[in-house]
Amino acid sequence: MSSDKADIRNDGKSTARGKVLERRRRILAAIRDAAIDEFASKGLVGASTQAIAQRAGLTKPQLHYYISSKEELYEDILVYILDEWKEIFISSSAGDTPEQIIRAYIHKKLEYGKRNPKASRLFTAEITNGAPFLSRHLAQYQASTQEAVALIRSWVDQELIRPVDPLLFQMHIWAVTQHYADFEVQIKSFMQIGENEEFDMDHVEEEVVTLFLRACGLK
Amino acid sequence: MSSDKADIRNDGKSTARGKVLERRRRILAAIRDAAIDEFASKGLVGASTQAIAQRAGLTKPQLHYYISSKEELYEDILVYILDEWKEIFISSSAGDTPEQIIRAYIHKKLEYGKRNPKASRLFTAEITNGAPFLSRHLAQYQASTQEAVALIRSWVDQELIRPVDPLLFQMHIWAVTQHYADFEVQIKSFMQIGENEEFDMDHVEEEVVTLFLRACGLK
DNA sequence: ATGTAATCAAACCAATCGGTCAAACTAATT
DNA sequence: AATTAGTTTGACCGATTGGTTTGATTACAT
Repeated sequence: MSSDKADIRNDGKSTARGKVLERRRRILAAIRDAAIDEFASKGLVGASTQAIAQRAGLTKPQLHYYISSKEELYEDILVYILDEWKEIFISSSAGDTPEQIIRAYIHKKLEYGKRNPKASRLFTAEITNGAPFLSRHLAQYQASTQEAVALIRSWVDQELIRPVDPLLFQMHIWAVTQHYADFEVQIKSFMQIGENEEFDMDHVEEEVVTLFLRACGLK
Repeated sequence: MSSDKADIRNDGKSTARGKVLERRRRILAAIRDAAIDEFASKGLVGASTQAIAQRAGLTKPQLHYYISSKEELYEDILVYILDEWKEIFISSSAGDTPEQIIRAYIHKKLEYGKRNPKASRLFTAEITNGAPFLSRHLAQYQASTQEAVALIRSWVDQELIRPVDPLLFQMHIWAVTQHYADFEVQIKSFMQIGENEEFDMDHVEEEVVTLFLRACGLK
């Protein structure tokens, strides 16, 4: 595996140095992917560095050459996920009308959960455990949240939508969309869908959109 | 501790036998409570029988005298929680009108989450991990689910509410209410509420009720 | 070719894990 | 008082954990 010598863009440094850095970058990415898998399915305590190393195609001492400790790797990954999420918030850049913005938010959130179920569940696990590692970083969240709150409040003030509690409204969308990423097993059980079948995500999205549009009088 | 000799209802057996059984019952309950705490905060793999024993006021060999293995204890607890939940489903016994029934369901679900946050999170953790231990028991769920689906569908057919997908509608209520039990940390961060402050649960309940009543045209 | 710095792996460490066992202890029955 | 059944304990087991060490190996610049 990985014996292909893909050509590497020279990033200003010498080609040799570039190769070294590129290699290091790839290894760190492999470690991150492996760790997300392992942490998501076993939890922080249950995950073993041995298993993470193996998944990443490394030996244990080799892994510890690149990371300093299991806890630090765990926290790094959580922050990495949190960073990705800051771009999915309700924001006026997603369209002009409240309906467009709400539709876009729901779509982006469902899309992320579908594409990154492991990361999604890892985040949920950390939060339900009281966010012992993430609590320090959650403050970053608040900026995006407050922005969204202000936006929704302005809709209410302009009477573009029926009155809702902006914070809770946003949180409820978050809850429902997150649910589809985290509770796949329960959902399939509810829907009586087999292990390898998929449920109709387009229908789900339309139903979720309808729920929240009706809730603010847009449908 | 526990040196109080509480009088025990004679359950048909001799008083001595009754005391022995009562004692055993108390110990098993203590183990269950301790295990819910430990499993909820550390997960199945992370939890140690040592710690469970200590929380229950027992030694480790003493704990193993009452239970057979960690895994079995874990599964027993999950089934115990699942049993409690089967009574919280949407059901026509909760009132006459759709509005009354929906209000009652939301109220019961929020109430349970508030009173049993640990159990609630333990269930969520198991489900997000793919329900390796609970999947066999999830079938019991389906009966209650199908009952609720039939009820909601009848509302739609009678044109008592606007058309909704009965299964998804029910699941969305589940998702939002469950969210308040599981994501307390995130919610408090969103709301900028301190560690020991509480958020206004009455306001939350009213907002959740409004969300779903509007969604089916009842408000 | 040679020296140097980065990278790797076998063996190893103390600590903890779930679980067991035989011996001791307690309490009800005879 | 003697017997018995039920309960508790300290010591212990093999397995696994996160992490280290030491010495070999590699890749690069000169």
